[in-house]
Amino acid sequence: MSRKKYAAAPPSRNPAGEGVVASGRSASLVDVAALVGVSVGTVSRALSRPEMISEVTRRRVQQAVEQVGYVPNGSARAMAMRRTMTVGAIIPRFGSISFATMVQTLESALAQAGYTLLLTAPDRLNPEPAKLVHKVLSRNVDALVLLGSEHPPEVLTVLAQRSIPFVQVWTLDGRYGPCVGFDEQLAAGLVIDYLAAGGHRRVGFLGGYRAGNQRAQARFAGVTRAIARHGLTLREDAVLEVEYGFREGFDAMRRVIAARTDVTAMVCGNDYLAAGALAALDKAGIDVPGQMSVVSFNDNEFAPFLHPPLTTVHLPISEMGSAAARLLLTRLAGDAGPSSVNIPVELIERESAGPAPAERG
Amino acid sequence: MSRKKYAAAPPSRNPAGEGVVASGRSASLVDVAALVGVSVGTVSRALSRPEMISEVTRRRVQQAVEQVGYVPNGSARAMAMRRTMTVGAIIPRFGSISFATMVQTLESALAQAGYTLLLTAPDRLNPEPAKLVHKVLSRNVDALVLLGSEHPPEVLTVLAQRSIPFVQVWTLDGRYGPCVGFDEQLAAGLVIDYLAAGGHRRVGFLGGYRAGNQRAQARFAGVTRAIARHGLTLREDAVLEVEYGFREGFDAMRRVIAARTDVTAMVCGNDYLAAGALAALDKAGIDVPGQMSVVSFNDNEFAPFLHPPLTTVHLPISEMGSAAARLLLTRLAGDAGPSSVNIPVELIERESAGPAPAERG
DNA sequence: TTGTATGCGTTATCAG
DNA sequence: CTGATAACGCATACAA
Repeated sequence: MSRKKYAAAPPSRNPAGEGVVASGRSASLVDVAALVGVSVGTVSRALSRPEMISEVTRRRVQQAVEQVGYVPNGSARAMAMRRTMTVGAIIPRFGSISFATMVQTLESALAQAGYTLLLTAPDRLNPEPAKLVHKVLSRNVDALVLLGSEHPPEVLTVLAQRSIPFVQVWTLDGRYGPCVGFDEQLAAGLVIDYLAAGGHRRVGFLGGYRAGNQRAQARFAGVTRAIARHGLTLREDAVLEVEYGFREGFDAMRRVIAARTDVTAMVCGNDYLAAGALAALDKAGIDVPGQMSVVSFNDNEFAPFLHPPLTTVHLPISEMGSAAARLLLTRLAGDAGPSSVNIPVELIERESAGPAPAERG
Repeated sequence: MSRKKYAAAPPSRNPAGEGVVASGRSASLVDVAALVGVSVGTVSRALSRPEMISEVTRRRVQQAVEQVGYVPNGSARAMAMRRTMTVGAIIPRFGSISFATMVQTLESALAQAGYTLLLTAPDRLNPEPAKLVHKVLSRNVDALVLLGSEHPPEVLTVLAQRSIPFVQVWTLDGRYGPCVGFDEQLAAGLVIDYLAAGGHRRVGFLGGYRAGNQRAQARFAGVTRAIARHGLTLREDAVLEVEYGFREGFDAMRRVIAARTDVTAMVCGNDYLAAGALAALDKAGIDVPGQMSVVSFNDNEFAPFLHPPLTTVHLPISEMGSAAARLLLTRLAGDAGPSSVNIPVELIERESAGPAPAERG
């Protein structure tokens, strides 16, 4: 009976067994089974639970698999198993280049555990958060990584409802679930402490747009707070808000120079901005740090290679990525694990900053 | 009959209709149908072909959908429709940071057409190409993007066999299928032409490891060829092969300096290396371009902001990304389109290069 | 306009 | 160890 059934199939089913070329469809378990002369169940097991299958059958299956070029169908498998081994990542502003480092470490850490990363960025034109989550969920991801902290609570609650494991990255706001990030307040404190110790009294700040960007907000807030603590002054005519980027930093610094403010130090929101700022100062013939100190938050790895090398708070992004992956994997394994991971930051002093001019010589 | 059938389901099926929380499973079409009192087919159509459904039914379905928090199951949909709206990307050395720009533009261009990008990097420990393709194919991607040109023919033939649309990016080798890339030979020519015109006679080259990296190979080959054409000399003691990266460029340039070669210009394989090299020259007190010119291939966007601003061949990576996306989309639409896209490159002269020292006033 | 029924390719359960 | 078969959730051709 069964034998006959399989024997009857071929006409539309790649009868020659000559790989996928012969038929329009690509080979499935049925084809392999037919070729070997066993049932689909046996083939399935031979592939995913070899120990349950006799040596000979297993070998014949193996051979048939290669002969027809069988590749398992993930969708079918997902339906049957109710899991996809896929982790979705929602990445606002992928452009914020440092995210790339994150994604990279995430991808490799997850891959080691057999998971694949599914990237999604909000539609720039139509960034409806609810839509986005639905879109991702409809791909049947087993878990989710939320990059950045501006995901609306609405999104988080949906995830909680469906009890989908998730982790927020680049934030320490653990109200809605596990998170991993830096203490931006502390980082800002380190920067300002350093400037204050150097005798700086009046500083400027060149940061990213704060609207809708909690990271930028946190950095700015941390800086203003630390400045208040030390009794320094944040000069309003040297506070700028721009896109993160080399060119933007360059242009912004030019404006600051043109405004002839009396600050002795500029704090930059990230190293792209700082690189641009340094270039602008260089071009204007302003000595760094002789006339102006520059310090920055370091999202990337090129601070040592700028001119002069940039003093930064180092934020180890790849460590954040692997921490996130670990957190996610323990949760996928059903364990609880920590709900919040604070990646330590560190001030690294380089030649772009020094004592305030008034104090010199 | 039918009514009764649906009515019978609830006990195990989220009877309260209180969203996904009530039952263990998440809501499916069946749940929505039961709630509205129509068949699953109707619900399916109401969602994906609204014009086929009466105004009232549609509205009631819509409401039920929200009530139970229904999210379509992509795997099931994929099985039924035989497509996933997913494009796979195979990305060797994701670390080669400039790839990130590519991925970004790809993602957004594909997203606009409703496609999602599935990232895959070869397993560093076990980079078996065949395995990798199988892994990606088993996710049922509709198409594939191959980043870099070191994908073995074996991989390409598998794709051809299964007639899966694909495009190779960052290569002009169109032997196996459509591709989009830069003419690295030409780019190298531009650089050397420029140096030759400036009177340079002896140059060095600081590039990426060539083994298994055709991009690095092409750049080196192009440089040596152009050098021969102009009758210049490539000083062997100033030819280095390292990882692409800031630090690597820095260290390598230090070695060149220590070796006291007599080159008047260094050609760098990419701008990360060049940035490191510039920093090393700066630290060593060697004037650029007074004593040494530096030129580079520009994979990124920071060349203008280094010190001094770096003269480069500009390789517009994001254009390459969008070109790749366009190529893929036309193919997914069934059209033929071009099989090879050559993204134009351009030399951009900046202050890191000038006439050879011997020629100066 | 709506209902019904089948198929998509696997896995898992339950018999042999 | 192996075979048969029922899910899995959705789209769609065919009926009504």
